[in-house]
Amino acid sequence: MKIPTRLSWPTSIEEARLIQEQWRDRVITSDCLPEIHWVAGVDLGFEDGGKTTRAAVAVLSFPDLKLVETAIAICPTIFPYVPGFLSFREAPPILKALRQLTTTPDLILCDGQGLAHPRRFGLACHLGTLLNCPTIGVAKSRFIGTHNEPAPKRGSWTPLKDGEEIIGAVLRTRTQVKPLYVSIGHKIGLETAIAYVLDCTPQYRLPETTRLADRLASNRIQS
DNA sequence: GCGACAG
DNA sequence: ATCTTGTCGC
Repeated sequence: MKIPTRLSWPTSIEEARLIQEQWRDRVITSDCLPEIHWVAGVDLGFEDGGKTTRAAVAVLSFPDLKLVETAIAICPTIFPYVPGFLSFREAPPILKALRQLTTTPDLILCDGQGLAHPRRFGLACHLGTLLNCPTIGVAKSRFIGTHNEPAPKRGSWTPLKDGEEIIGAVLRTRTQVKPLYVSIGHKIGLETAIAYVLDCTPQYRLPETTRLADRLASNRIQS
């Protein structure tokens, strides 16, 4: 996987917005995936009251979901959390962690939105286009859009819409449990994305990839 | 003007 | 995201 090194990173929200508007057209919203053997989950944790960012990646085999490799990167936090601009805070540490991998993931599940974003360029889209790798946005809560409640059974989903446009899916990954917000990141269609999220979520509300990365990012190694 | 707002 | 214990419900 080619991971960009010399990216010009914005220092203001205004610059960041221009980059989103300039890059949004590069997002590929249909299936353009290889055979999937390795699936990665990425997540962040913060230390020192937010001054330090800890990025973690977990690579699992697919479809058996066995842990294959992990990587962690620690860096000073460079960008504040501003709704709509999450990727400018999270992408640099994630790229640094990905650089340490020996394995090349075929698909990355991101902790946040993809197309379900005000300018259709959430974290998953940004990472996917930077890496030229298929990505899916898997968020634990709604950011934008409206939807009906999906049926209580695992696998049920309803469209997440912004006006008449379908920007994602509200997916029940566990029966009777609060659903997840799934959206296209890059090089994958929504229905395919939903199928992979379900395949990666055999037991808990969150995908195994996310759970593993989350644990590493927050420095909790056991359980 | 007011409320909402991924992590 | 993070600060934090026990507790209610399936």
